[in-house]
Amino acid sequence: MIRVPILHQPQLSLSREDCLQISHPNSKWKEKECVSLLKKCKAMKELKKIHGQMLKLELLYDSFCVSNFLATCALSSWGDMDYASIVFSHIDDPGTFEFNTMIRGHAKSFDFDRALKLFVEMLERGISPDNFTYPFILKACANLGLMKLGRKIHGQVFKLGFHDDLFVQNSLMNMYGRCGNVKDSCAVFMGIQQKSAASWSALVTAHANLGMWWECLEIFGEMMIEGSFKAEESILVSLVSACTHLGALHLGKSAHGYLLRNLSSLNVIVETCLLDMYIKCGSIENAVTLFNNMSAKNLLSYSVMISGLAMHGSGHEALMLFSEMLEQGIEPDDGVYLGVLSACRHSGLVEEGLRLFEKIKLEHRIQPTIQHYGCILDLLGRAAKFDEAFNLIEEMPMAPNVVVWRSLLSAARIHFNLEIGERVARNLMQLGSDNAGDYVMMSNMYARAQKWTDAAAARSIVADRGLDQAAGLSLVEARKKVYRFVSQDKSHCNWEEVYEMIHQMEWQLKFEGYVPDTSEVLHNVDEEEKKQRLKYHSQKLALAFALLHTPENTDIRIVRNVRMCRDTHAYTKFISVIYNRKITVRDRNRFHHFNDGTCSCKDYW
DNA sequence: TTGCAGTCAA
Repeated sequence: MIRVPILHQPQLSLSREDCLQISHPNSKWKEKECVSLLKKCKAMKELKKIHGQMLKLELLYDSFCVSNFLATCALSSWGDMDYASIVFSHIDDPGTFEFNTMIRGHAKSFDFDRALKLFVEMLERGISPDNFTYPFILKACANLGLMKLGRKIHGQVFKLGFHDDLFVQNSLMNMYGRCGNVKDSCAVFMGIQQKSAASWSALVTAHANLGMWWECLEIFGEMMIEGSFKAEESILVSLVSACTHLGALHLGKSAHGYLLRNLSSLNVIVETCLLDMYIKCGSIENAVTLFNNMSAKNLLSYSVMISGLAMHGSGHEALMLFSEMLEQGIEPDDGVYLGVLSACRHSGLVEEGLRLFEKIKLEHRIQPTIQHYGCILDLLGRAAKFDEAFNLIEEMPMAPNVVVWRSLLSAARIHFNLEIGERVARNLMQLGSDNAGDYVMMSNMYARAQKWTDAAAARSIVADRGLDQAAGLSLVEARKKVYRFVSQDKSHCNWEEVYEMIHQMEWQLKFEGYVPDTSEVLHNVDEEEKKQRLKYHSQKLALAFALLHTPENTDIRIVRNVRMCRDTHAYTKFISVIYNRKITVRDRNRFHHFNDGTCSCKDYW
């Protein structure tokens, strides 16, 4: 980096005594003048002029003026840390304030290493840190992920008696939280006497970082019960984000209303966050309305909207929006192309997908990532174009991963192509997939082709390696609250009522011709036991609960953490007819809109 | 004369 030379540097070698001798008798007046000039300063150019004037007015050894100068130079948005560093190096006897200023300046410009080095220098020179020093240092630790050091500093904070300072406590919470240590973050939180909005915010962020969305909502609820806080923008954005992950549409809507009532205008980030919430909570209509009314749209807003339309199966609309984005002169990146390709993928637009894939490389000179290849391979597999798919794998600049093979395995299953399935399976096994679902899929394929030995072999891999299917979780919103269900769940206070509902549903389903499909149940148990496990599947419990606790004729929205299995997919189709409800299920990959016995995914997912 | 959290996708 280019170092800005200090003005009239040779003159700085004047000794302190020289300066004191020539010092103006009315120095207090000059100090005031100098500080007021610094306050008005708006650019480095002006600041350098002031530096020159300070020299003329013999203020370069006035510690008050120099400290103010340093703070302006290091902390202003237009400031210059290199210039500040030179000024700092000329201070004979820097104290806590000067060190704090420099550490803060470095932390502000994301140079956390230098911030920490300066802290070490401070300690070596015997200058005591104060309660202002620690927040910056802890911020540096948080950003560098240095929890061990952070913990040491926590000890130092205790020794020096700053552990009661609210800012230090919040910074400690944030440090632990950012380092993924929720437990210690909570421990600090519990010890805070007078919690501030930032304390709550740090607690939410700590949980959000680990994807503990459910806990985020609970914390927000507790914060509201304490009552002394007005929810502010940043914490509401975290709340909206938690709603997005949990599919809590009503709560998300309330947050949107709250934001509109309490802020004069919403910025692009907040609006994009809300946009994502509406999309992921299944309300594409609300998302479209919000998007059309956004005051400003950036690459990310378009990107979110395009992949949103893709997830909901509106491929053509997504591509139209992409053209609009290009017309607006917004340069696409690899992320937005991922949305565009997944739009083709979810809607089966093979030709369009291949054309756009070429465009990425040629027109925009973007190097496709493995995810882009994954989209195209899925698209080809779905269209049973297996030769093209294998050719593309050959051409890929990177080795295919399990995700790529898995999508082809799924395609082989759909087209009942055992030869392709076996070929893909060999590759998956070679990569040592630890996904139980892969082996179930393989085993089912072998079983279908009556290759019993191979079918058993695939299953025994699961047992030998101790793999298990991810614990299925279903979330459903009713009565403005989110309810969570796991398989065989009896943790809810009115679980008996839900189980009773399941019996009723089952009876009607049988009448309509539903037969449980146990082929994707992994457990090594007999058929009856498998049926029993399917019966109280988390999604079925959530459906029963929603049917009981939401008004008739309203839509039901469910969020899943794993891909939907075939049995629940068929089950939900039947339920949509029998109870005349529109049911939206968000699984790991996409949305399924069930209505009148059919699903928007057209049974490919 | 100084401080904490601070946001949107795969």
